[in-house]
Amino acid sequence: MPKRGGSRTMCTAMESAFSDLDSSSCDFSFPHTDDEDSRGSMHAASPASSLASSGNALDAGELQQKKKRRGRARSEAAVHVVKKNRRLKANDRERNRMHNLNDALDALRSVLPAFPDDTKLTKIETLRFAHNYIWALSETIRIADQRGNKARDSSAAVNCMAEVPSPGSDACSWASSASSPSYSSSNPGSPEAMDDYGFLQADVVYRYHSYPGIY
DNA sequence: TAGGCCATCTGGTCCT
DNA sequence: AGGACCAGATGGCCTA
Repeated sequence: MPKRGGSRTMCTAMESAFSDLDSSSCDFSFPHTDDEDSRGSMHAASPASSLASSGNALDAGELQQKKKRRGRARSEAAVHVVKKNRRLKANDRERNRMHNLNDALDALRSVLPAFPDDTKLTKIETLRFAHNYIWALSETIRIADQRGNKARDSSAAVNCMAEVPSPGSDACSWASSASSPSYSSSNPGSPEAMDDYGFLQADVVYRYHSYPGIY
């Protein structure tokens, strides 16, 4: 399986390089800065004040209008800042949410049977393989249960190994001793589990790869 | 260079 | 109102 691309954007890379900086410092979607806001309002204010101070005769109504406009500009700037902050917070939450999702996917990957040569499963592969794996486990359990029942009914599970050729496995005793198998508490994909249930694992992996479904 | 995968941003919608 | 969730858009990285 080819190694896949996909790495962090320049922005994120810079964020991690300067992790002490607020993420907002890497936000390019708001080129209109607070600084500009204040400057803008300053500029908006300056003509009126210069006019007033220069002694030009502005009637009271006009001044009132200018004050209103200035006030509106200020409140609009404030609303803009509030909106911007809200957006940045939402971006942050969304980022965390996606990180949690990725952590969960990593956890899922870690319990799926892995193949040494394989690179990391993609997200979609992880979900599909997990689906297949669950199906394979279910199938194996179902068949093992059937065998267990058969063995109990005949009260002679002695020939079990001949029925299930699996060198070095304890599948026979496992299948005949209980109607449902006991499972290793270890990680299903771990070497211990493979040792405990070599046959089971081989069977599961076989089914896992011969899944008849759409995937 | 095209295509696949990924991280992130964004606006909309739903829920508490 | 604020947070969670979702889907579309965008741009970067990597491989064939």
